[in-house]
Amino acid sequence: MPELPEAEANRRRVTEHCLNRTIEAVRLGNDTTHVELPSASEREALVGRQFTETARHGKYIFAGSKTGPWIAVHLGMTGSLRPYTSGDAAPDFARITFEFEGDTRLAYRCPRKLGWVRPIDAPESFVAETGLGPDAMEIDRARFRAVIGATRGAVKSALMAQKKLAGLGNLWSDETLFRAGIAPDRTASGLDEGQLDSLYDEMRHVLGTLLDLNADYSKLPDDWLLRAREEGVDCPRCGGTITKTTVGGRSAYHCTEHQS
DNA sequence: AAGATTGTTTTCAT
DNA sequence: AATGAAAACAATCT
Repeated sequence: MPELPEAEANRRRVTEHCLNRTIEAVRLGNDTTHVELPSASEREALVGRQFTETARHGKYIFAGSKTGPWIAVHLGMTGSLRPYTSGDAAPDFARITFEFEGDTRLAYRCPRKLGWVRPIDAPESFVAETGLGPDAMEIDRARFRAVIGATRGAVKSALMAQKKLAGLGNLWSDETLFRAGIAPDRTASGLDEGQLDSLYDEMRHVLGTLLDLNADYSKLPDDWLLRAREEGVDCPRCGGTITKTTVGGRSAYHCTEHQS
């Protein structure tokens, strides 16, 4: 699930339940294979401290404080951050769990183990070192035009390149192109200014809608591509047909009628 | 039961 | 040199 809106929904949960509470323990799950986790000393450094703020850049989530250590979380394909209370059953697939004063706990779940948790100095330096592009909801129109318009490859690949633009993945890049009427395999540098502007506007609409819904897919309108993400299905917006192709090594869905 | 799956990183090629 | 495409990674679901 996790692209920008889903990451933001996870961040909001942490903000709501886990801030300004003293961390009493940091526990590792049984299976931590291929998941980077803080070392024992790094976990110990968190005990007795509090998270006082959270942040997010693209798909990356951060929790920390002005003076203390920060943690960065990437959800991979199937990860989630789940606050719960000690009376509840512990979530399955928990790789690391933070226990706060009172009965609040926070589990980092990752069934398919493609995500990670890592201690970092600060969000800003992490973003810089990783080379992430501007957050998709923060980038301004001129910068978006310049970044995407300069890419020689497929426009879908450009939208998903985190070092150009941070936050879009497979689902919402397809949805953005669907609304903008542009085929996913179009060369990005071949788009005119009107098309780049349309992409920018539709990206903001797609992400903004999902942020408003807290990434609850069940509340999305019926005319979204997500509802018709299947080869051969009728296009929910025009009478055309949805087709599945591969762009940049990933499955891409688009309408052959109104996207070109 | 083979094949696809929202993620990134590394490697290879142009 | 840099950019872009392809493969690898894990486990679950259809």
